[in-house]
Amino acid sequence: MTVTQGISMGEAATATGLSEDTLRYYEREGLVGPIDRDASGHWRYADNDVAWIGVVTCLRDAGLGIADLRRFTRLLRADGEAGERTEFLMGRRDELVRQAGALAAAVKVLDDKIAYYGSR
Amino acid sequence: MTVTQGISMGEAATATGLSEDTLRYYEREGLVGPIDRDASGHWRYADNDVAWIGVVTCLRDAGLGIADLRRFTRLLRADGEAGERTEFLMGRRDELVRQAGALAAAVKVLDDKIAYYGSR
DNA sequence: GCTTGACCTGGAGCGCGCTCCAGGGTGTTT
DNA sequence: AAACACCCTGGAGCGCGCTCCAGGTCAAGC
Repeated sequence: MTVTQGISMGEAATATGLSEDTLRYYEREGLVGPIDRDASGHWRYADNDVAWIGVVTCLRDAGLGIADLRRFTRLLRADGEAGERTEFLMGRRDELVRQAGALAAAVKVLDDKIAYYGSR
Repeated sequence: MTVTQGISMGEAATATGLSEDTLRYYEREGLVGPIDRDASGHWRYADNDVAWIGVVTCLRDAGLGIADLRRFTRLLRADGEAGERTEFLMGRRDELVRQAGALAAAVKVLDDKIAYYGSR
């Protein structure tokens, strides 16, 4: 019997909802920590790798770019300097809140148009 | 004296905050209604053109794509069929609300990280 | 008449975030 | 041993939303 831990590429793709190509891309780009390999060079995703990918995709869905996500990963995993980390996190947070404002404004525009056309 | 109405390209760029290239691109792509030209082929933006561009940039800032914006313009300016128009507007609205949810989730993630690191 | 400057057109180029593919290896099944 | 499924690497390609550029026109100022 083989003693492998974690899940395979295909299983990780299913678990995260990402494509295998995207998972590979994310590792190349440093968005996920270094992931274990088995004897033949295949990836083995541990539970916390999968969890981390969940965090990353959540932030990505909110519009963060690859460079931001890479920095996020570096600062939180490799334990960067605390000041830089907090500053970065708060900066991104502010940006998202700003984005939420833009979103609300757009919803209002659509609501206005809907109301305008709806009342005729 | 020349009798021109509206504002020039450069003035429109200043007024809207977009580059001249972007304004030209938006017209090519049909995101703004057809805009008047003067005798020598230069654009003359009327007040409502500028206002419309404001609406378009608002929606764009919320993440709508060019194809959506084109359709939006077509449906609202060229008076498309009412059913299609309302359906489209509501569909986009729903999507933006969904986006707002993703944004809120991401803000929560960042808040959690900030709290975690802040308390050490 | 000549320069200057704002503007025009058509088309190429770019950064992002994937996505696809060729060519090859490994490990289980039959 | 042959077939198959699964995975690997490196690199090219793609759609989007601009952005830049060459080459030219037109109106005003000197």
